[in-house]
Amino acid sequence: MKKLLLADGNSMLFRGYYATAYGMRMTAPDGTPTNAVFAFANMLQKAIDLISPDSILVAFDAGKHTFRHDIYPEYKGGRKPAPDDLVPQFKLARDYLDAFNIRWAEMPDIEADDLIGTMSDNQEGYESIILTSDHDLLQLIDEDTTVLLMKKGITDMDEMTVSSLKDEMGISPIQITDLKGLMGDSSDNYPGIPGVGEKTALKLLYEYGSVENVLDHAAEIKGKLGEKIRDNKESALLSKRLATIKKDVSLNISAESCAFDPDYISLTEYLLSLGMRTIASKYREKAEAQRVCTSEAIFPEGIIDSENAEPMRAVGPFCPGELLEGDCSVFVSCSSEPFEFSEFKGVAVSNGKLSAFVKAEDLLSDTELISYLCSSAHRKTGFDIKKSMHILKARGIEATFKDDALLAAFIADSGLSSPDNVFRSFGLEAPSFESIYGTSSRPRIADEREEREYSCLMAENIGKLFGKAVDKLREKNMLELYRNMELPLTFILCGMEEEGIRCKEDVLSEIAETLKEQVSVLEKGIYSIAGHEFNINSPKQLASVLYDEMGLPSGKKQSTAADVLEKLKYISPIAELILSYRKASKILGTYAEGLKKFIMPDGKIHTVFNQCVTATGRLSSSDPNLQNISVRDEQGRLIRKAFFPSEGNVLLSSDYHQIELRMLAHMAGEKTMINAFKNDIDIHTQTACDVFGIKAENVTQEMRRRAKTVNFGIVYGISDFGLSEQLGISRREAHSFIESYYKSYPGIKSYMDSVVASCEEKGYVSTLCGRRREIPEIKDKNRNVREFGKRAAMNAPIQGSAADLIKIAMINISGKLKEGGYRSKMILQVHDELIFDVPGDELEAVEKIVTDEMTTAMKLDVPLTVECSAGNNWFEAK
DNA sequence: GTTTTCACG
DNA sequence: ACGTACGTGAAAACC
Repeated sequence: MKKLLLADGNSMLFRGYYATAYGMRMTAPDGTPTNAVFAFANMLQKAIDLISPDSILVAFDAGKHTFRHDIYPEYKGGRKPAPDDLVPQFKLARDYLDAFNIRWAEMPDIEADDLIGTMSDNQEGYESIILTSDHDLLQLIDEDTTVLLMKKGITDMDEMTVSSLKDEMGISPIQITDLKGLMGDSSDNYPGIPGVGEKTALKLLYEYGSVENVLDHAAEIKGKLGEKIRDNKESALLSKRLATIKKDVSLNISAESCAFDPDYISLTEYLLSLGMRTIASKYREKAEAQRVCTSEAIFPEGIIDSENAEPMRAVGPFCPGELLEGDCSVFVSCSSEPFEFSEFKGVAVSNGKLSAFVKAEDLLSDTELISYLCSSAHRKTGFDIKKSMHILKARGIEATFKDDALLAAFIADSGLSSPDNVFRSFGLEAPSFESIYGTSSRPRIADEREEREYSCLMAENIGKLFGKAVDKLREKNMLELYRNMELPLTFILCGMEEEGIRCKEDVLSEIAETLKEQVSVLEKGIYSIAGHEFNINSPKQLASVLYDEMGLPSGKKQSTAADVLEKLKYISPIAELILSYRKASKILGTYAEGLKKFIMPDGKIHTVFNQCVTATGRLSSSDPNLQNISVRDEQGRLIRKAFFPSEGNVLLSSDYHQIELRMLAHMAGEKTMINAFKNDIDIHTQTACDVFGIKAENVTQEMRRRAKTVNFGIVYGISDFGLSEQLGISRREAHSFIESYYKSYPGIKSYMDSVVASCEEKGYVSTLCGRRREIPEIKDKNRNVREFGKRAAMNAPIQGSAADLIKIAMINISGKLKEGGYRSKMILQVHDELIFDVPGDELEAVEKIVTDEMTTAMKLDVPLTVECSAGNNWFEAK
């Protein structure tokens, strides 16, 4: 069971104040007294050390008129006001908690006791520990609730349970209210029964059990005591009511949302600002450790119902200065079309209480906002920060961000289809950019107010989204993945995109000319066989020509896909022509011509590496996609000659060898396969030996090819049908291949079975770094969908862990290059391959760094090998 | 906007 | 009886 610490803020401050007021005079540099906060901090830390809570909520009293005043106007009457030098410390204590990132709560006209009572009673899966000096709260004790009762001093506390209460006072928790009903409470100013103090009250309770029973038997109680009781029945019942803590305040705080996630950095800074050097130094080590990887910038919580609290939205062209003093979420407003800088509308900033929007045309005049955006002293949470940094950079603003709400949300749930739906799937209403500004083809004029409201709302949403995403990440144990892998990687990718890769247009044009000729020759050939002209690019027209007009055999579906044509080429030469035509026109359209559009004025192509697309954890590349530049096709491969290094540099390419198979061998713990890798044996030949039961020297090329296909198939979550299609063999044969594969590698079989079983149970699979892929399909009622789910479950951990691996390598390489002051730049990633732009004199050193970091990025049971190659263009570097 | 095809890992 | 390898993005056709 998790532990929820509920601290009674007011009681702690009063106790802290009186325990230290006479002994020490402590003040902050500005003269504000701090003794109570000092004591408060010590008490809280002591409690934290004592019980190691999972969640913490500190409750404060707020407002003067509680429901108890309604039933008893004199409630807490005649109380002396809080001492002058305590009053300012109520605020300091809240600031202290904010700095610590501990949640606190107060509600108008509700006492802290009732907040605590409600919290302690309604948290499934949590036991509550209440920190207070107020004996009243002992009534909340039960099997799931204990009270840490502060004794004399500030760090002396007793853990009270049902049995220790019985031992010390001889009563049960619920009798605390009866006790108070009988004896009253002088500090809260209600009487109970006059003349009855603790001793008498306990004696009565010991005999009668409750106030009601005492009153029922009042007649039999003799003497002056009996008389007093009989005269003050009403008072006793009222006092009991006043002492009874409510457990049903309408309070919408979950224990999860109070998860204890200390921010030692800001805590230390805050303590120093109060001049509490000694306590601050106690946290120094923890703060240093956190400085490397911390990243939360959640809104200050603690205002009850902060979700529905409407922040103020500033008007006027510039950002108010008070917003630029702390942490903010930042919305860089821009159309979703990539690199349409002209669609940049402005920047909105919000801290959850106040928001502001500065239009693009005013931005450069708002120097305070600009220096805020560029300062690394403040935590700024953005949404798609890589894009935001590009947009601002294009305007000369080198903005810094500490967090990315989109990235956090996506990592928390990679099932999120597109960035547009992210807010909605986290329960936030967010209008689309297009609904305000229209599309580029149908623009819409947004008035200033509309623009401001929208942008501020988005900034506010970004803050909320990030908070929710972090909660989810924490719950799934994925905070580290986000902080230490994905977030650092964003900045690296940002640099890679900005750097870009040089591309020569004339090389592309040359290739295009050759291809155009080929295409037109092939067209003519196809038309002459078909007997007429038609659009070969139209699968519909093509199918009609092939199957209806020419009568070629087809399956039920008249497919014109390559694998089908591959079979038809033995029947009609048109199939081969079509395949050649398709190949040539693909290279022409997508690469030779298509890439030209992306060459920018600097002579480079700047691809976008998307971190929030794939279900497995891989990157994807777009605008243009540089991860699918032809390489298998000899002619297509020439496209790579257009990609050049910088002046005087070479392109260095470094790729992992059979990374997914190695990952599979490691994750499955398959001994035979691991040994093959350890001994550097050709894995496909080895597989052929194992599957066909022969010696290595007897393995033919064809057998090796088949074994290789099976190995790939295994990684994809093999099916006999798929394998038979791929190898052009019968399903029977394919089936027996798979059988003997599993027999040879029982570790693989049992691993795959266990992955599927665990996915069926949990609904998701995980990579080595804890990245998750939810696979709801695995429980689908449709068998095909379910089978797909199983294959995805088998593939995702392998593909995803390989993605984890190269991401780690990228981070480490980037660090080494920076550290060593190298001019070399990492510029591309192609799943198992990294491309660098390297000055000739750095080649040797960088090749070593890259190889070392790639091979040691993870410690696996199989060795990792990489192959490096350098050249004057991408074609040569391969 | 969706479908088909094909480029990559 | 059915329809199947895993993960992407771009171009073109088609509706």
